Amino acid sequence: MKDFPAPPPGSCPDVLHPRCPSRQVLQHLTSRWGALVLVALAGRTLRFSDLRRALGDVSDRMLAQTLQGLEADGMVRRVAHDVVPPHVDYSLTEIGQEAAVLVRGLADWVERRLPDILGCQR
Amino acid sequence: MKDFPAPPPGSCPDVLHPRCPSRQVLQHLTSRWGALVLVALAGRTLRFSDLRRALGDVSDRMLAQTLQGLEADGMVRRVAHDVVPPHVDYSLTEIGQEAAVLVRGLADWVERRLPDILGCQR
DNA sequence: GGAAGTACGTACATTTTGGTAAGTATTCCG
DNA sequence: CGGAATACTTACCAAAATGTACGTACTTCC
Repeated sequence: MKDFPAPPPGSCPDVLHPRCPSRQVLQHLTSRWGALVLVALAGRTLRFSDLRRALGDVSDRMLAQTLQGLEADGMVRRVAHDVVPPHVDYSLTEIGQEAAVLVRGLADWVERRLPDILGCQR
Repeated sequence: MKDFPAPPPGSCPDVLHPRCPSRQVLQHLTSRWGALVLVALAGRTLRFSDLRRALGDVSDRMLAQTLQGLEADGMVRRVAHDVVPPHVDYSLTEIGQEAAVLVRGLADWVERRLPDILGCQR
């Protein structure tokens, strides 16, 4: 890997710059499960197992990992009720909702345009 | 992996359904290099090597693979001039431009909100 | 009583993604 | 003349993503 100069402090965020933190954040939001979690969580609160069922084919392990990543980025809020059996609620933060709107927008567009896209595919 | 029933023909596209083709298309658009290619190519035509430089740290191999994927999805147009040394131009199709607008929107939002996001990160 | 559900963590296996190096035919530049 | 640039491809290897299986400490339902 070529070594890129770190962006000078105070420079504008730019996803096209290899070392810009915005690139990593974008990757979290657009990661395989990250994007789907945002879509699934848009406008509602779900507990862990509901979320797993909503996504359909995600494994426990990946869902937990993805949620922790999004929580670390401040996109997802985790509320654990201290009971047995466990009960944990996941919802979007303020920022997470903003992101979710855009991701949903992309997902909606894909769904809407799917016939045309499939028609163009080679 | 659990086996999911294929979506009944005629059902609405739904990215949350594991077997829906829209999910794969979304993944192509949001893949690590796919999203960045759309951003880089938005509103302009670039040749292979310019694109590589625009992304900064992508390898020849991945860039070629990503471009072929996006071309197969009908997002990218490839125009090869038959000369030596090779000269190939890449640009977005009609559909690709629509996608790029949304991906750019997400990227722009991340760049704009980056300070807040970094401030929230744990 | 026995089975299933809950929200994970951990160890291990597999799959996917990504990088590196080399090769190509030719032109341009110093 | 020697070296760099061009747009890939292929073979090979490393790293990252993802899945599977198991364990947990209880509760609820049949």
